[in-house]
Amino acid sequence: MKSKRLQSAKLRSAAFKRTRADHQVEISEDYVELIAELIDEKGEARGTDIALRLGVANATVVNTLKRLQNQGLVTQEPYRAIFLTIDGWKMAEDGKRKHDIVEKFLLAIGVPEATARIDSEGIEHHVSTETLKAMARFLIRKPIN
Amino acid sequence: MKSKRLQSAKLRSAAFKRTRADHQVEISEDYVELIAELIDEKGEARGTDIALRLGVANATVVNTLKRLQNQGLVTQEPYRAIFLTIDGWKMAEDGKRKHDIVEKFLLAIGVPEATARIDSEGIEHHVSTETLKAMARFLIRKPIN
DNA sequence: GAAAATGTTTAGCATAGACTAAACTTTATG
DNA sequence: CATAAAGTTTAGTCTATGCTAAACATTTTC
Repeated sequence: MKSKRLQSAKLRSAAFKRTRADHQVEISEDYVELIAELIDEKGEARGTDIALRLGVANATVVNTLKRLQNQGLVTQEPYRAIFLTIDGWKMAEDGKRKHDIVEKFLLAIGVPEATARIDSEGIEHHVSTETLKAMARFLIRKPIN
Repeated sequence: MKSKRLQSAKLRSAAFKRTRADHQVEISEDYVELIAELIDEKGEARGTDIALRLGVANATVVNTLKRLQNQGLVTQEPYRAIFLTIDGWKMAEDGKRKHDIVEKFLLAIGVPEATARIDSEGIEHHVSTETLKAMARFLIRKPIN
């Protein structure tokens, strides 16, 4: 019991650090996934659409896109549409894959559809590869449809 | 298919807003849970211990505790130990309950112990009551030990 | 093709969380 | 009990994200 406590204490610091650092990664992932969706749906991603869908101001989108550009996830020219780099596409696809597995998994264990969609958005960013694998295994054994 | 897309677009804005707002709530919950643990373990919670376990500077703890005090979650006197208010205890217990269910659930679907502990820290803050219920139901049907 | 509408960017500001360094208070030790 | 060690707080700074208002660019419309 005591050793588990100590171990838990050690892990907590790491987990908390991850919480803080992950927040930016989460936002990057959300933006990149949305940009990929917009390109899919409309053929291009514009700042206004991002602002609209994310419920933030245009200026915020401009700021965040600058960061994403510095991180090598998107490319853009002034007053032009936004494109994803190879890395950006990778991140978007990875996110979508995670998202799909988590959402299907939640549905499979009996979470209502609307809730599954909302919760999977939040959980998506916090599941490790191992947990994702476990969820995928579960889905194979007990497929949803 | 298209209606699902539209629905998803509408939900996204809400989910994203939640992501931003939740980040502060997450930190509050992490602090409050840790304070409860420290009181349990050592009889009292001191700033240094919080800083140490969370891996942040003392000054950060002071700042955050001010916010928690304004939110009515903790009480403190200068140079004295930190106490939780009724609301603080409620939040701590709620968090622990969530955490336990999520962790046990991850173990039950085959996630390795260390990973379950880490992932449950992250996921804990993003599961709705409904998802938690679904996890609890699953555990009842298929208990861990 | 000029004026209006739409979209994008810049500028300036606010808040939260983090940090270091220095000051101050409490506790422990010789 | 005075001084050293440990713990706590304050002050000042940084970065990230958000906002509004205003300037600027592009597109549409008449």
